[in-house]
Amino acid sequence: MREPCGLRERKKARTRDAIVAAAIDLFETKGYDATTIDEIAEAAEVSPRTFFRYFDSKVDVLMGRKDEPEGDIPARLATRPPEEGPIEATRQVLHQELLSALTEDPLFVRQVRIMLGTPSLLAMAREHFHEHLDEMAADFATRMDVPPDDYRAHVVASAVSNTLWTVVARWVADGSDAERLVEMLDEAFDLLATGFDRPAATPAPTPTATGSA
Amino acid sequence: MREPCGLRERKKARTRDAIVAAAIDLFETKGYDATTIDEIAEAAEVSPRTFFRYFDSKVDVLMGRKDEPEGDIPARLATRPPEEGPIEATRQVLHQELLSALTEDPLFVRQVRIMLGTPSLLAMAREHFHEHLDEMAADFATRMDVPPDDYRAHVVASAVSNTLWTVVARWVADGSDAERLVEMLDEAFDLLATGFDRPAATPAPTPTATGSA
DNA sequence: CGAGAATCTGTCATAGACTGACAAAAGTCA
DNA sequence: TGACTTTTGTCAGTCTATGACAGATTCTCG
Repeated sequence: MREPCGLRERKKARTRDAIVAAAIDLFETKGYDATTIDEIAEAAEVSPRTFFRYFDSKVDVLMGRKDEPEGDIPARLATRPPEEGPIEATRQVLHQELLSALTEDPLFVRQVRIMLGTPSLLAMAREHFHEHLDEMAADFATRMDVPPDDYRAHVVASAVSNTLWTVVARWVADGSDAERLVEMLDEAFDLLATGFDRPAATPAPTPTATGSA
Repeated sequence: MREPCGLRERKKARTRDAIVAAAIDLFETKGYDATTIDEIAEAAEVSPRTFFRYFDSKVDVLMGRKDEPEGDIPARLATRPPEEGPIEATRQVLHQELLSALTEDPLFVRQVRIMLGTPSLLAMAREHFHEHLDEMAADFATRMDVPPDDYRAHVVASAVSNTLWTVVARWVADGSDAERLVEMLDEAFDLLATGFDRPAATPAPTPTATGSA
């Protein structure tokens, strides 16, 4: 599958890699905002116009990678037994192999680190994680026994997606190891599964203390 | 409170209002992306340079309003009894008066409608709802009995914030009335409070397949 | 009222992101 | 080698956004 047969193909792949490498390097040394496309192009030894033939925009160098593991989540969800709740199914999918793929990707952590250090990128990063929200919501709807397009399925899907991003962001910021990521994700998903208001949830506000912890 | 004493103040307010009105009108008629700042400036009868003296960017005309009700949430949370769980406390805050303020603002629905129709704005809209996340998380941490900066408090806060946005977006898209918004929000918050992996109502957390490896 | 300070505005010039058009260069194939 | 396709660079242009300067307006105080 990774067989760029012709000379042309190989050259294209090399150019693309050169642009990404040059961009990430520059982003890390002088910051994302302070890095211009002209500089990236010069460092990659292509013309600025060529940059836009490979990427639609500057953020695409960071977030436009097609090989990212999160994209598989909806497809993998379909393989889980329908009796599993949305949270448990997602947890199992992540455990299967996505988490390891994430932590083993050497570029991933560098990307997230750049995003965390660039306010203007945070919104887009979050949205990036939300890309397959509709597919996830469709899967969740059946697990929750609600109509296919019910807004509650969307609520759950966006909460799950958001949790994933929040946890990963914190994990990268902390610089913890792979085991810790699994641990944090499990704890967070436990919260999602069992609810945020441990004692209450009753219409009559019976403020039982938080003592259940 | 709304006393623009000096002539200068009033003129500034008028200019600002003119820019917002012209922008919203243009966004609705020809779309956000297709509307240039030059056009907004011309319609508002100011120079393009002046536009940037009132707003930092084009999106600021839509999302940079300082009088938006959501900003009060963290402050209002502080007034809720600490025994209330994060979800119940937020629900009460919203019920108090924020929801009515939201539905009664004539510009709000138009703004959200423009955002929903402009993909490039969706990410920013979401982020806009996330603006006071850290404050919310700090409040939630005490209610959850975890350290002040625990990532789990952030997970809950972002889930709540995200739920609010998801529900409001769906509500605007559906064109429902104010009662329906309260109803949807209550249902969604019930989900958050009791957990996502509960098919019907299982108070005792019976970990279905949590026999994880 | 009038002078001076502070503020607001328009014009000009500029940087950076991004796009279309066209021609030169390189790869492909007969 | 020569026709054909793809990739690339150059050029010109639009749009967003910002800094600098000068003129006009408003405010303040004597």
